[in-house]
Amino acid sequence: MNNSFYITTPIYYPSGKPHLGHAYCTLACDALARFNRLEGKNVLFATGTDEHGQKIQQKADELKITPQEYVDNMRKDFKTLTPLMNFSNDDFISTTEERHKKAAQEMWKRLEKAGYIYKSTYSGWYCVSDEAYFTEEELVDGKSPDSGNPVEWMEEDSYFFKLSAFTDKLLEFYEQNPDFIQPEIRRNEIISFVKQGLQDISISRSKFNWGVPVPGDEKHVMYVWIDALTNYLTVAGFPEKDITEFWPANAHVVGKDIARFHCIYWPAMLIAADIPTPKTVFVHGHWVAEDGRKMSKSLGNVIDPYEVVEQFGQDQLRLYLLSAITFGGDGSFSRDAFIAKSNSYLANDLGNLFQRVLSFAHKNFDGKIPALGELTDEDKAFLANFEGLADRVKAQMDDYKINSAIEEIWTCVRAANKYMEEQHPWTYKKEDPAKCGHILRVLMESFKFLACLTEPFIPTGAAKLANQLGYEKLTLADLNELISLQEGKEFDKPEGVFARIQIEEA
RNA sequence: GGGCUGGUAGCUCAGUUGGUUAGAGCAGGGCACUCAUAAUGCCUUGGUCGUGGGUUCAAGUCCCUCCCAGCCUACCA
Repeated sequence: MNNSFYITTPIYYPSGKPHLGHAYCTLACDALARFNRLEGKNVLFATGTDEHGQKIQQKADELKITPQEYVDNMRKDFKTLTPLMNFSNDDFISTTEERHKKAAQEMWKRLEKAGYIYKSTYSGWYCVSDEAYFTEEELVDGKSPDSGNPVEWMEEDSYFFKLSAFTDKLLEFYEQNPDFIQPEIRRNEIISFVKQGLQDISISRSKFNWGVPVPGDEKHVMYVWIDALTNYLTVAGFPEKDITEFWPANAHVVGKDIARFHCIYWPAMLIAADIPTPKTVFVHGHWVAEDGRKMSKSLGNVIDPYEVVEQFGQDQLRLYLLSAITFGGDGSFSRDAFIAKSNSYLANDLGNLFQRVLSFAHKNFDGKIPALGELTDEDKAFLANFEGLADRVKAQMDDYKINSAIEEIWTCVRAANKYMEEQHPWTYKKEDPAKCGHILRVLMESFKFLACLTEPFIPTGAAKLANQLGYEKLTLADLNELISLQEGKEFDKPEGVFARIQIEEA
């Protein structure tokens, strides 16, 4: 079996600053990528920017700079998401890179050779001010539905991809690969859409030139589809290298707004080019504001990830986004719920657990890991929670149930607090220090499971927790031995890892 | 118009192929404890499972009606 795992975010269109939606999508991929690394897999996790197109060219023109200068600048903003959120992406692809131009052109050639590309004319009602085409049905009183400005019938030479040839092939493909589109609701939507029959899509433009040139016809540049979607192959090494190490990708994680392109166009193109299809396109939902409305500047209800991280912390934001909603569904960002979750899960449950045990042990056992006595039935029952934890978390993660995975872990966090309470080691501090130490030691052994398995979700804090136990870095392999700490080994005096968020400010 | 989701305790949600007194977290109330970040543990309040029918020995869990919310219905990622 292949021991690699390849996961991607969409490549983001850098016509504005990155926002919560970008951060969220990459975050979900990051958690999945990190978990697979813990398993010891060879992971490739990629994100990037989609830098071609008329809009970019137009923005650059307005600023009187070249499109390349414009995207070079905008790309920097998107790259700041990685340190902000502590993302672990292995690659950051830009469509203006040379390696990508080669890949996109190779993709084009293969489609052309296979007979799925033809030249014709693209026509429709074009609104000059909107720079967009509309269909007959979309027009309002014969004018642009967006701006109300007049439209004119335009025709332009364009290359087309024979998507229409794939209606039945795709339906069969979905049938044979039930996990290709997740979750179920998106799968249903896509299938019912395809059942209506597919039309060919226009894949080149000649009105602007900021794009990958069409092989053999320099008057045309590729329109978004082939250019953008092929990025996933570029990262895997196409067409230069043997791509089989990471291709087919395990998952493309995308927002529901771009589900169709990934669930229909992309597999059709791959089938046409005789390239294996990715295993899964996972479609996630969107975050709306607390009032249930879309976040927008004019409503003033935008949640800015940069501000949240600065004010409350990176792990806090990560945990909230990953655990507050079912992965795949929509969510509303509630400030109160965010604070409640951060305090309850991080400060009270997990952070305080480590602090109460480790500071107690440090103070009373000379800063050394205390000795373990005979395991009692209670000890065994307690530790049994942790023995199967990695498998339970894995089962949820493999099924893209990120929030359920987190719940599995917190069930054990609560069990540890409960064990501490029931064993009340403080009562043995004087009369029976060995028993006191034994109890703390049992807890410390359980901690390595927690420090390890929380890492995909709250990497910064989890690393600190691991350090407190004396580990540089933990992987699932470190969890094979239930008892593995070294008696007598010194450990640092612990410091609180997750601070409580005070609720004074209104 | 057609299609897809969902409507379960104050809040956010779990509820496998229908089967004992419907669960969790948070919030609320009471108690306990002191190792800890006024943290933790225990107990507890709270639900006619959207509506009205039906199938069944048995339905939150299947079928039908209706109400409510959201989403999809192509080339502006």
